[in-house]
Amino acid sequence: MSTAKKILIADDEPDILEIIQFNLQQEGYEVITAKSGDDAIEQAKRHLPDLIILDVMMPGKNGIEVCNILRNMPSFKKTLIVFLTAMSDEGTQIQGLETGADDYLNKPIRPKVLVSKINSLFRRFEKEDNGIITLGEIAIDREKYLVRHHGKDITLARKEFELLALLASRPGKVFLRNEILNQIWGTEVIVGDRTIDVHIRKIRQKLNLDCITTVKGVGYKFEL
Amino acid sequence: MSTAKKILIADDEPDILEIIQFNLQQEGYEVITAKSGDDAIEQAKRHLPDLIILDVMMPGKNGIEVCNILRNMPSFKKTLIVFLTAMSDEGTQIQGLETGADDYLNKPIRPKVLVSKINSLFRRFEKEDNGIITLGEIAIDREKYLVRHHGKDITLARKEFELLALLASRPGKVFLRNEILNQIWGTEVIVGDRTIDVHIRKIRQKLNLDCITTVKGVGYKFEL
DNA sequence: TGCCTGCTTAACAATTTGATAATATTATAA
DNA sequence: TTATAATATTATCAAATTGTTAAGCAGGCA
Repeated sequence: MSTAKKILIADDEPDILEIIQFNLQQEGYEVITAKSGDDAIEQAKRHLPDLIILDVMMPGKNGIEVCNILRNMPSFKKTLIVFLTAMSDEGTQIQGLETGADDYLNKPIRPKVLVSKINSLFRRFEKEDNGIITLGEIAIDREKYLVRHHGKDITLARKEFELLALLASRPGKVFLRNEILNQIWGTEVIVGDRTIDVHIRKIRQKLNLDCITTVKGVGYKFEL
Repeated sequence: MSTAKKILIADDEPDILEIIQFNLQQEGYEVITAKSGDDAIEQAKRHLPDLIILDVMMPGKNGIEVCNILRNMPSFKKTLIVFLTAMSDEGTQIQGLETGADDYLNKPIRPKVLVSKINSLFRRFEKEDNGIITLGEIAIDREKYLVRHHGKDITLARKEFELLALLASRPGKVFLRNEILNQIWGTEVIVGDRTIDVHIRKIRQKLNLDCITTVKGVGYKFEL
């Protein structure tokens, strides 16, 4: 059961489509493409992507029009929308943001920039909503220090909570044991090998749910 | 609804100013803009806005300085102040909370998030209209320094009252011990480790009600 | 001054947490 | 299949954190 984020790209230039698609797939995203504005709306409705990249200049409906249409549908109120624009036109930027776009990408596209911008948008998005991460029946509220599962509040100890929050911050991503140690214990502190396991166990026990998967020889990942 | 709420926005980037202005005006707010820290202070004095959005990074006086200056003027003791920060620097967040900001907005700005955050800030403070916070059977009157529980008036000492009022201002939110120290004692004063505990105990005792929860290793939160 | 009140602190008790050791279990490659 | 490495489980203990109580101290006030 993969939790990879879905990204829809709409552009009429096949080359650009391919470049973006390739780079995002490398990052582990699931990519859907569309060749026109109407196609984009079609695909969006079908796949309900997490993020949509819209070229502003497209035959038929342009990106801004597509954005307007989508934003008026309840399913896409919270979807991240990013515009692709030529460097030149400044005016469009503002117009686009007014329409409810979340960010811009300028042509020509630099793959590294593209990828890091997309990644950071997702990161921000996850933190938002008042710091609540919601995944299926589980909600992790950083501010209230609370994990809710099926409407029931579950109290985790500090380390347990931090560990769960870390894993849940990127569902599907495998966290290496070292990575976990650095993030939660810091580089100074050194703890034994079995420490992580024990915390993982406690989380599993308290949540009473198999949402943390062991990847033997590598680490752990969170997924529903 | 008598008159529209006034919001002052200070940022040196015209684009951002315009985006925010547009979105807030759409929501029916009256918007004033300022292009620098000094300008912000100027406009604030003239228009006495209900809420001020300050970019942290500005030429001349930065947002934190402006906040400090305003907070020291009686007219702006109760004004809502929100910082705009680049998502990178976490350190500034903490510094900002110490200065007396009411919330944060992260760049890049997502208009929907901006608007809903502003709305919810106003909602939160309308609840404490007349300076009274009401939560279930508990009413906290900021002006009279009075707490009423089940119709009975309870007298809390100043520090106890401030502590309760702080926690109750955001039910459910966990306040870190440091956060509490900064909000109630300020950054200058340093008090011992057990001071907070003792006050918490007295509140619990006087209210005779389990509404303050300890989150070990983290802080305290208020909930019914 | 002497009393009261509120705030802080010290000292100790109570509690919770997190790390580890010891052991069992599982997955994987030979 | 078996040997082996990696992880799961469990119990235990030290350390960290908080709760409680009482005492000290400063300021306000009659």
